[in-house]
Amino acid sequence: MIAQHTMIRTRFAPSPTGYLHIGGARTALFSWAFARHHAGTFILRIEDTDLERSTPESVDAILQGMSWLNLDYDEGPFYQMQRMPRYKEVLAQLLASGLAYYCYASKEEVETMREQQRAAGLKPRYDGRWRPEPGKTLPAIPDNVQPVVRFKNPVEGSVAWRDLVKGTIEISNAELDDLIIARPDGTPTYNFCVVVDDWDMNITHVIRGDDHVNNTPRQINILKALGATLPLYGHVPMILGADGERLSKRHGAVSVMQYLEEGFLPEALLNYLARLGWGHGNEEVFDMTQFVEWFNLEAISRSPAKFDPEKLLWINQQYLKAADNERLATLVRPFMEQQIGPLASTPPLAEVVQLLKERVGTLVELADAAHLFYRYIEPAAELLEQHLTAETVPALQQLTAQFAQIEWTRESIHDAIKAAVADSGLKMPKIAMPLRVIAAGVTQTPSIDATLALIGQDTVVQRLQQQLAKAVI
RNA sequence: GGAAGGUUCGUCUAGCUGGCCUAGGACACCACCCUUUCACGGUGGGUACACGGGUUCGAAUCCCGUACCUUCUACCA
Repeated sequence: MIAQHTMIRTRFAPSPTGYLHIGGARTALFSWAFARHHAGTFILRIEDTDLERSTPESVDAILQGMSWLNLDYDEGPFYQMQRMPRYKEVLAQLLASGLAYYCYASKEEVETMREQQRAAGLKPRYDGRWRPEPGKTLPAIPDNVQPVVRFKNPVEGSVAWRDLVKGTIEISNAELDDLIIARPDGTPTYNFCVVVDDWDMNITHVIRGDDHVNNTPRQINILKALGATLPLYGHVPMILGADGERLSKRHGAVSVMQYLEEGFLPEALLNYLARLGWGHGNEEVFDMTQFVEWFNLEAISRSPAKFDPEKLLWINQQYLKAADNERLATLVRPFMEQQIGPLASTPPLAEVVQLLKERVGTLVELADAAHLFYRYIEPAAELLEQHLTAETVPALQQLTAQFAQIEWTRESIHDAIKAAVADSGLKMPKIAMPLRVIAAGVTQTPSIDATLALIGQDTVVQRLQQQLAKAVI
């Protein structure tokens, strides 16, 4: 139990080396939900100390992703590059107190050392050649070598913590070596920045991917050396692709924003992500308010989950069906206009959406299905040939005459078609299919009366007259 | 190679303080129903406790071993 008087503070700390991906988004979601559940504070921190790979574009992409998903943060974004003076201050402190030391071994030297260890079947680790010990003589400091700074990790014992997701984890200090906390140019490395940040920002719960499990004992050791209060840790398993390997570009969409482009609703993605590796009884479809209420770290699965695009699609469909027509119209419009240009004002897009939203899985599909209401799809010759026959054309001609006269509502269209069916003695599909083909250009539409009603009386009658006149029987 | 974690239907999972489990739900799949096409919806169906030992009257649930999976093993984060 967490003492309730302690204000809970969590953070999401991505490195800006690309878009916000699915795995990161889920970690962010869990961290966010935990903070919200406890009425705590959620912090966004950009870990941009890798100058080689960090880009401003990636920062924007991450911010955009968070915003689209509605994962709001209370503090930040903080940028590690802006906290350099603070890191250097702590670094100097560690150096001065003998808890860290300079290492003059070159990159190449360390690499050959590791090679030898590997060849000998040993675990590759820094051998401590520059680590000061009482009574030990250090090598002569070479000229022209800028040293790195290494943390003096404890040699004996082990580090253990009660992981909020995985239970107690214990790692022997023998597994850890003296990690580099500052590069030759003086810039601090990841594990050090994280420690200083989590400490300074009073993070109470570190919720992150379980690829960080092995960093945790190192960070705990540094935190202890600094005399800091330790946060609690919870490591959530990775998301795997269908083939069981870590989710990557090969598996299709991994960028959160790509789901926006593919016509997914943010709440659907969130719902899916929440269910991936976490469950609350048999609940499948729930909103974020509900999720926040239910969320707990203990229920997170300890094993990695595979990403299933099919189920995401299904959830998206559930949200589409339930979504407000006007909102959906606003969301789907750009998809349509990108394809067919500005939309006419009739039929009202919201009404078209109302008719179609239960039949599609994404906004892209919705847009595709809605196109026929705004531009004529010329029926293919084979379709006309197939559906305009000696037995159907007379009935259709009569129906067209009816259509020209009736009040243009779904009900009266329905009645007129029913009458045509009765008069001609034909089966309903014999009438309905040619109507679809002529009026919509396709064989798959919602119920024919509703479809015709939205296409409009003049348009429908005109198309019928035109095609029936051309029909060769 | 070493370390850490994991292993319930094809997938996500419920269950894991042992008996209510001849293992539940959802996606996907198949069949049927509905039907004005395609969908939606409804009903039904098949498929899972990795393997081997133990503890116990009784194990998916506890213990041990084996196999397999994932992650980490950077002057990346």
